[in-house]
Order: sequence, then structure tokens, then C-alpha cells
Amino acid sequence: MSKKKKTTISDIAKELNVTPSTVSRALGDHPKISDSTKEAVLDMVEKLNYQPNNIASALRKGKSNIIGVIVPTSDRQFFASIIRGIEEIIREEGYHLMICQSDDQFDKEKSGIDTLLNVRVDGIIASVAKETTDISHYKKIKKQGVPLVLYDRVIDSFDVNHVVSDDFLGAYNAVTHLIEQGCTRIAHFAGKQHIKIYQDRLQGYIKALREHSIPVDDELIIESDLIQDTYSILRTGRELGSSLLQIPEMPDGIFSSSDFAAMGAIQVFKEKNIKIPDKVALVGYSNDFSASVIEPALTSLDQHTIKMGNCAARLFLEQMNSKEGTFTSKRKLIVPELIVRKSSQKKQEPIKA
Amino acid sequence: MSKKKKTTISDIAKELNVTPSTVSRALGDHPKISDSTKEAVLDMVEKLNYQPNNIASALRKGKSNIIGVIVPTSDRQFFASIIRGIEEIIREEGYHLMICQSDDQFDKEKSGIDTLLNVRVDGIIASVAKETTDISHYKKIKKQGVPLVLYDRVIDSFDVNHVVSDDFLGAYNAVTHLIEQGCTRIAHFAGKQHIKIYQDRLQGYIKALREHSIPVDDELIIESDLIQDTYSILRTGRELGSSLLQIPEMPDGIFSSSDFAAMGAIQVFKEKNIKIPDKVALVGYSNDFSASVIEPALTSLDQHTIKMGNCAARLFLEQMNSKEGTFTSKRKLIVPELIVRKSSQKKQEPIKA
DNA sequence: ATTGTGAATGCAATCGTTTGCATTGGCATA
DNA sequence: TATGCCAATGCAAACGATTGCATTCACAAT
Repeated sequence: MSKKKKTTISDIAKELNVTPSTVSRALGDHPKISDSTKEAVLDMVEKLNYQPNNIASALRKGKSNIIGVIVPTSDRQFFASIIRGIEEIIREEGYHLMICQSDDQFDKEKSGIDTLLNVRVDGIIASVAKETTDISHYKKIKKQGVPLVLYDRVIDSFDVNHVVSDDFLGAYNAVTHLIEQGCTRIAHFAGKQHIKIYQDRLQGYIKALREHSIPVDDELIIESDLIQDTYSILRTGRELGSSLLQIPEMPDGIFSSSDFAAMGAIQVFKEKNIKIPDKVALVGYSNDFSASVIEPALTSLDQHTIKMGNCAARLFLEQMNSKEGTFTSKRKLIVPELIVRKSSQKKQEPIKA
Repeated sequence: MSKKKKTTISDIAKELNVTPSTVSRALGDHPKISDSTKEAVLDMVEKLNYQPNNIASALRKGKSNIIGVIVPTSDRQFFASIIRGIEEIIREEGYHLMICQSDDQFDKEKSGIDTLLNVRVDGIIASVAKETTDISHYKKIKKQGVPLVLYDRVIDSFDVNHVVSDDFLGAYNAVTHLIEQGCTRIAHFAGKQHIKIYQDRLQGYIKALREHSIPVDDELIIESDLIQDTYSILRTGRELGSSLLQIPEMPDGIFSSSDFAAMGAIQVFKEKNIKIPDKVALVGYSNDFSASVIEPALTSLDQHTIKMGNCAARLFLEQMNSKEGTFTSKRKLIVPELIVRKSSQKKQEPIKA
């Protein structure tokens, strides 16, 4: 329990009658150190139970080997997978993760970034909080010369590395699928339009309709806050579903920007005995596990989040290893995959359960 | 993009014709520094865009203000919530989190702990990997005098702070509930018995049976690996469900140590047209979101994971702030809550959807 | 014997903050 | 005028590891 005085590199040096430099080099496997001393050092490391002090090393080297991640919230599957994806890649390069949650709040995001900067992380990988409009704190990162990669919720008009899901394409494919299944009047549960991903999904929806000469009916586009806790969105979905029942000509398809909203609607429809997908077909977004479990199982878009995390990490490494000024920021698109399930399967047999 | 030379405390000092000490104290709001200098310093901080160097500070103070967390995997709801719970508490005290995933592998767990020790975290909060049997790396933490708190998957016979869910009670309540609903032959989907939480759940199950003079039938206790990815457990659940259909006298109740396994069984039963809960009632464990969505909705035990995280964090702070040697390790129990839904509701109306 | 060479290690400054122990100057008290 | 005291600040040594630039020593070549 008591704070032992930790053994340092000099303790080892003293014991071996060499200087700290030698020990340091031995530990770093420096070519000019004889094998015999290297062995001796390693032995002593064991004997004295030496634990390297990364802090001292980081101070001297100006490199912490930590990379910071900002997530809106760690308890959504989506972001949890991203973290995993990032970690998979960077751990191989000897980096470690420091995670800050913004809870989608501007203040927490800002202070999180400050913290990361204070511990001198070697880079930051972030997704922007839904509240955030002022982006001076992100500019600060760039100004300090710290590599920055944004993922998913990015900032247009800000020249940094991006990795985003191709939301436009995802939406387009989803709606096209509904049309192919015979839907002619398709509603859209949209997210708040100041957030890019929801804009793109709406645009993808519109394009698919236009391409099949289906008129875009504003009445069928319902915007609501789809960034909340899961149960709240489910409730929102129920309300949206109910409201659709009120309008004169009920739509025969729904493309929802959130799985949970779609599931809320499914629940309502089932209670009212409205047949899915015959009377109304649904497609959600994100391919949450529960989408495979609800009945009928919900067709959804898998965003390949782990791959997205991988990609963000690689982008960071690339920027990190490029010599000064060489690097120009890139934008990577991850293509989402439509997982067709019963909720939209009017014609053939379901492919996946 | 170029690495700007960051401004330091001495830059500020030089600019103001004082010494670094004064600036340091001013920033620390030291009482002996005049208000005027404090103001001047703050102004200069703005002007020069000073960013404190936590690394240097940590080195000097021997305190990083970072606390390390080991999670088996960040992409399970359970652990994500724990992280949230921890963060809620410690952020108020100025601490930050560094998260390592063990992926339930011994090696990664070990190297994760090493990393945390290397960056000189002020404490470690961990849940033990399912693979782990050798615990020397945990002993090392303690030996180095770093506060350690274990949560959920703990190590018996190792004297450190614990916070665990009361699995015994949870299981006991679940099974008692099934009995009250009229079940007389109750199966148990058990997890691997070298893990404490699964032992406890099995014991709770047994106790409830005994108390109601129901014989414990080994045939009805099926052990399998319940720590895998979600879809795999679902599949396992399907197999378990199918296997129960084979035995002569089908059970009329199932208590599953995993929500996902229970859901797999539900799917099979529905396919075979076996009525739930009339023919067989089910209770899961963990209260995953999907439990509320499957039909019939699955009764489950909510483990109050956020509270659990809160508790772990508080335990850490307590130990941190206790003077040397004063602290004796504690064990906190979080009481799980039975959320009754249709899957087990033979008698009354469901309380929650 | 002199010089050269290379392998193995030592020296000392440095990274940016913090902090115990002075020091300074001004003002009040005796 | 001398003394004491306090408020405000300075000095310099840490914290532990790294690294450019010597230095040392042994041995080979001339």
C-alpha cells in the first residue's frame, strides 16, 4: 500500500557500475552497447523490478505515444466499435488510447480537447458533439501541430483528415431497395439537419425518389432528434409511427435514419395490426444488434464501424509519419452495407436472419 | 502542420520579467502571489497561447491525474456503461481516463497493465479477463503502491477493493420469480464455472430451488461459454433451446445467465410454436436493450452498471485520499433489479414494456 | 614507438514544472 | 535608528530518461 520509491534507470546503473546513459541505451537495444552489458541490464531490471517511467521519457522525447480519442458517448455500440477499430491498428505501432467523452456537449468536448493537449498526446481522433457549432477548439489542435483525424460527424469547410460513412449512398441504396420492393410512397425519419450525416441521408433519400420519378412529399419527411439515449429514440419512433397513421394516405415504406426510431414505429404498427412489410416496409440505419432480434427483423445499413476505426487510425499514422508539410489531408469514405431482413422483404425470401 | 515550438512557463516569465516559479505559482493560484501578477500572467497565457505541459508537471509532482481502466471489451453495453459511470465521478476530481481493452486475453491484459504502470497512472480500475488465472500482474500493481479497484469479474482470495453485482441475489430473485409464476421445472443456462459471477448465479439458482423444495436436476443445468460476441451467444442460445426440446420432460422455465442466450432460445421456441411464457417462461441476465424489443419481451436483471462504475470510482478516490496504510480494502455489492416483462409473466399483466 | 580505428561507454545538458528555502524591500513598532 | 515582520518573489535543485558529443581503451597497421 505504501508508495514504494520506484527504481530508476540510475539505480540500475549504480548497481552495475555504469552510467544511466548506458542503461538507457541498453534498454533501447542500441547497437553500440555490448551484448554482455545488455544482458546484465536486463537481469538487473528483473532483480530490481524496474518499471520504465514513460512520463520522463515522454518529456524528454517530446512524444507520449498516447493518442486521444473524443467520442460523443462510449455507450453506444457505434462508438464502442470505432474505438475497437482504432485500437486494433495503433496498438501494433506502440500507441495507446486516451478516451474522453463529450456527451455531445460543447463544454465537455472543449475541456476534453484541452486535457488531451495538456498530456501532449501525439494525435487526436474525434467525432464532433451534436451541440458544437463553434470549432475554435478544433482549430487549436491543428494550430499546435497535433495530427487530427475526424470521423463520422465531421466539420465541413475545415481542412483536416476525415473518415466518414457514405451516408448519401447508404440512404440511396436503402430507398432504392424499398422502391424495388414495390413501395411508392416512402416516408423518411430524418435527424436534425445541422448535422452532416443526416443531411446526406436525406439527400440520398431524395435522389432515389427522383430517380424513380417519385415526388418528394414534405409531409413525409419528419425531422427529430435522433441523438439521445436509446429508449428515448424508441419512444420518438413510436410517436412518429403514430403520427404517420393520422395522415390521409398512409405511406407504404419508411426509411429511418435510426434503427431505434424504426423499431419504435414497428412496435406501434404491430399494436395496430398493420402488416409489415406488406402494408408498410421499413429500413433502419446502423444495424444495431436489436434490429436482428425484433420481429419482423429490421432491414438496416451496417456501417462497418470497426473498419471505420481502422481507417481513422491508419490516417493518423500516415499523417504522423509524413515529414513536415508533406501531408495533405484526405477524406475516406466507408461504404455501408444494406442488410436485408424481413421488415422490407416483400418479394423474395429473407437472406439473413 | 509544422511542430510549433510550444510556449512554456518560462516564456511567460521572461515576457513579464519574473521567474518561472512566480508564473507557476500564479497559475496554481498560490496565496502569496499578488493579484496583479496573477492577472498579468493570465493575460500573457492568452497572448502567447500557453498550453500547460502535463507531462512535465506529472514528472515533477509524481502524479499524472490519469487513472487507468482495463475492460475486457469496450463494445459491450455492460462495460461501456461502467466506463461512463467511472468517468462521471472522477472527472469532477480532475482525473482523466486511460482505457485498455484486454479482449479477454491474458497477454493483452498483462501488457495493458504494464502500459498503465509505465505512464504512471494514479490508479487502476479493472475487470479480469476471462482467460486470466495467473494474477501476478495484478499483484504487481498492488506491490507498486498503485491503488487498485476490481469490478464485476474479481479475484477471490486477493485482498483489494471490489465492486460486484450481487449475482447470487439476482439469480435467486429471478428463479424465485419463475417459481412464483408457477414454474416447477426450471433449467439454467450457466456460464463457465471458473468465473465467479457464473458460480454465484448458479448458486443463487440452486438456493431458490431448494427453498421451494424443487429438486436440482443436473440435466437442466447447461454450462457454456457466455463470453463471446453477441451473435455467437445468440447462436449458442438457439442450440441450448433446441437441446432442451429433446429431453423427455421439457422444462417450464429457464433462467439464463445471458440475455442473448435466452433470446436465442426464444427464437427457437417461437419457430417451434412453443408458447412463451405459458409453456416455458424465461428470464435473462443484464437487461440489454434488445431484451425490451424481442417478442415476447424478455424479463431480465438490470445490473445498474452506471452505478457500479460510480461506485468503483468512489472506492478509488477513497483509497487515494486515505493516508498511507490507513486504508483497508472494501467490497461493495450492487443489488440488481428484476425487470419483469412478458417472457415470464404468466399471471398478471406486464409492468414494463 | 607512433598513429589510426572502432567498439563501448561516459559526460552533461535538456525536456517543462514544481517547491523548499532563501532573499528583498517596505513598513510598523520599539 | 534599529529591529522585526510580512508580503512577494527569486534561486536552484529536483523529477527520470535521452542523446550529441566526447573519451577511453585495446588492438592493428605502419
